[in-house]
Amino acid sequence: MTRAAQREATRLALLAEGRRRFAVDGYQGVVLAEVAQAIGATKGAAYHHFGSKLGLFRTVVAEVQEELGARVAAAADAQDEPWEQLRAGCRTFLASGTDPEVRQILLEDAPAVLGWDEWRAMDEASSARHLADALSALMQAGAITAQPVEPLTRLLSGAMNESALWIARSGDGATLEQAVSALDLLLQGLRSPGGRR
Amino acid sequence: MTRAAQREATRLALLAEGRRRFAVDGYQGVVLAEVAQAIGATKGAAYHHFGSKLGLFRTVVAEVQEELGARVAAAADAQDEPWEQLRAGCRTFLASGTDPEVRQILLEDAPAVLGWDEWRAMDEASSARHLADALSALMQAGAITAQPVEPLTRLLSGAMNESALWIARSGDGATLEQAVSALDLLLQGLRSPGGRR
DNA sequence: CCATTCACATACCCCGGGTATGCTAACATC
DNA sequence: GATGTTAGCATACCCGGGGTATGTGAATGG
Repeated sequence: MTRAAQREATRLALLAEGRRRFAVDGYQGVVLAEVAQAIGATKGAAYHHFGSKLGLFRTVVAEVQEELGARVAAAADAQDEPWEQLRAGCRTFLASGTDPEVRQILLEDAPAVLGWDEWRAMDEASSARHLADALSALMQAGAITAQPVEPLTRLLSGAMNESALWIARSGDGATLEQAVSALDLLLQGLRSPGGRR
Repeated sequence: MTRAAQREATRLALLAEGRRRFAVDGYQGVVLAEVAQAIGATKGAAYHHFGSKLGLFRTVVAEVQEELGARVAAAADAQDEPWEQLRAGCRTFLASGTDPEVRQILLEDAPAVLGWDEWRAMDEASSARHLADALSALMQAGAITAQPVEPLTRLLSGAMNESALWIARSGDGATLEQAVSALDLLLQGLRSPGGRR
């Protein structure tokens, strides 16, 4: 195997194993040497590729974050109406809290480990961006009351992050429906008085 | 000084110093030996009183949590109408994110350090409880649509936690008003069609 | 075919949470 | 008021694990 290919293989293996362990054991519970050993390498490889434990975690977070954003966007795009796109995206996000990777890595550890600022920047680059876009589109269309997008985005983003954790915890399927319908009510408050729909 | 008094004095000094440092340096940044040294004691005292670093943090969290809950409840009680009580409580909570102790200890570290389950239990015992009570009262009065209280509570609790961090970060005073008015809109969605007000 | 570099492995440092044990002054008991 | 006892720490130590400095051998390139 060529050297560049070997490098990439090791990198991907570390990433995959790290992702698995971060999801199961949480950031603090993961020990770098074991991650490396599990793929037949040592700490040296990990530090060579990612610089630090936090560096590996950061990369894992970006990966999971991006995948989640794509899933949410796909669910939204499957709908025609902007309002239904927003609802579908929210539902998908709420449901994905049951995914251990999303739950542990994104919702539990990421904000505290990366710090709120960096976490928010990464979140904005993926899922929160779709939310802000959807809200902007609805305002543009006159469907919801015109207002600053950012505070509203943060309110809804926080609401869904927390709810996703709540849903995931009580593995019940009914909780998802309850959260969705409660969120629906809240969203009704945004509807502009003269708006269509 | 009597022994019991000395014990309590040391305990309170550790608590106060720990609280100060947790707020400034974050949980990971605090080293227990330094906390003890700052009050003229050693690690031994800290472990004698709190059992572990996490034990001290847990106690600090409970303290800050309780104070915040009291502040929110006081702001709510200053209002007459149930709806205004809810709004006043929410506003006070959002504004208190600028308090470094609330921000760093409660909003950033507590969920990740204590784990979501324990954090939620503590949150429910203080601030989230007031929120749930206010919502229940409004439903009872027919002011908002009857529905399960818990999912709604978690949505709003999460929304406000996240927004409080957002407000605290961009120290701007205008952001608080933006968040409050956005939250107001969302709450409008809860109003029962036939309800008073 | 030789020099270089790159992708790691190995060995080591050291901070900091946790623990086991020692010490002393306060309390109880007679 | 002497004496055992305990409670409230201090001291000394352990050790896991993140980080680093250095070694090494195999692929690259000239």
